[in-house]
Amino acid sequence: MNPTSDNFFERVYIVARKIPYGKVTSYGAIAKVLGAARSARMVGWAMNAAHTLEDVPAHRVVNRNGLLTGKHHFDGTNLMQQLLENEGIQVKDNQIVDFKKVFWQPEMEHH
DNA sequence: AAGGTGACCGGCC
DNA sequence: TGGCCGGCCACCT
Repeated sequence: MNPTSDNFFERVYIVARKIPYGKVTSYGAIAKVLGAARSARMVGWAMNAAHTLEDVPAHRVVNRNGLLTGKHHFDGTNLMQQLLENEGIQVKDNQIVDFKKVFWQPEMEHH
């Protein structure tokens, strides 16, 4: 963790921790709710850095099409998929089945 | 110290 | 259907 990334990363983690069990969201959706719609790549980078943090469910973040684009960053070949399936989320060909139904829309922080 | 590289996305053709 | 581009920005040569 370095001083420049801390703030944004921490805000990413706050949102990510809210993703309900059995649901998923996207990098872009997190970026958007943080007011940085064009910084989805940074959300991906934040997930990468979050790997050591147990309380951030990085496996529940996929790309805009429900594709498991981050799977290679988990230990083993299929850990991300297995974690999702453990929550009742079906995955076929690296793709979330019924993506719209299990998609969780991050909410605006209002205050 | 400059340039390449992404766990991305929307627009465009 | 599929590919390319520009924007984004921290990291790594």
